[in-house]
Amino acid sequence: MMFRGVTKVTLDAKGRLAIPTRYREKLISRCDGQTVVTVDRDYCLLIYPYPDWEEIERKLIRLPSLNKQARRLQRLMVGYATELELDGNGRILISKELREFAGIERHAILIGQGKKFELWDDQAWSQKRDSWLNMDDENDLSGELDTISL
Amino acid sequence: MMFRGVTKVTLDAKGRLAIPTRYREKLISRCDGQTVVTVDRDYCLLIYPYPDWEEIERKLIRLPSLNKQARRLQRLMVGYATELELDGNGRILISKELREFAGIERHAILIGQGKKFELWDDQAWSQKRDSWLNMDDENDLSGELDTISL
DNA sequence: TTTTTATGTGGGTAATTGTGGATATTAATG
DNA sequence: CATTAATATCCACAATTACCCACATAAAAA
Repeated sequence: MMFRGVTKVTLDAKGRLAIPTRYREKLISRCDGQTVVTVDRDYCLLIYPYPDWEEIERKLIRLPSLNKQARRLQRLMVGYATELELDGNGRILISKELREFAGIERHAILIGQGKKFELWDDQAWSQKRDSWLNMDDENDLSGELDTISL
Repeated sequence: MMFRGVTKVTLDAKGRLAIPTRYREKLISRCDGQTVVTVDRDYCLLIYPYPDWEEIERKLIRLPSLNKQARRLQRLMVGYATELELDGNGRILISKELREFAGIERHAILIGQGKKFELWDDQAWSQKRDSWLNMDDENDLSGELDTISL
């Protein structure tokens, strides 16, 4: 079971996000609509089905707490992690703190990424996306990447 | 089984693309008309039979998620990947998000590329094509490329 | 040519989904 | 404890989409 696809979404005045219906059944069967939303280093939000989040959290906690980078990751991801449940209309209410972190006001982009979703402010997304596309990758093609034929 | 050939196609007002009939049987026998459409770095769309896409996706997901370049590829390709099924008239409905990405409005070019198709805005295509033809490649022929005899 | 078949193209309509607001319930504060 | 604010739950309308059908055009056959 994989989440895929890009959807333009709008948050309403209360900060509610309607999950596109094609994902709802999956979310309900997987975790009864229980999700965890947290932040990403790239200033977007991550939306996990609860069980998948638990696994991530376990991995994060297990990291050596003396390592500064690990510490930072823990603080961000565990710190911001918020349990959210789908309401009767298939929406989740994204808190102000999370919205502010990702700079999301009204128009946002929801992106399926396998086990999780990413939620971006729409402007931030198209900017990032174009900067990635225009990047010259030829130099840092490394390891497994250059063996993939698309 | 290989897809080949260039076809001028038109999307209707709703964004539906009629797959040329010579490909339909292949698509139906291979994947019961189930396809996945995603984006390419050159601002065109890629259309895969579902099973062929799954293989690509598996490779993508397995890439290390701390690698920035891998992350970028995942975001773009898995992110935009959209499952689409042929309708009763042999058409697929290309979402607004995908059409906008590739700048496709009405006139497009469908190109068979082995296991997949590419779909270009017709203007973008002829421009790209001509720029490739006029490119002077002699300097950066590298790696396996200079051993191929066409 | 005329007829028949196949394919491409465009809508109409019913059902679904997105969006906003109204009401009820809980929590917070003086 | 009363009053206000914040949150959750529910309902209704608006917009969109999926599905189906009809026509037009082109190709093939008679």
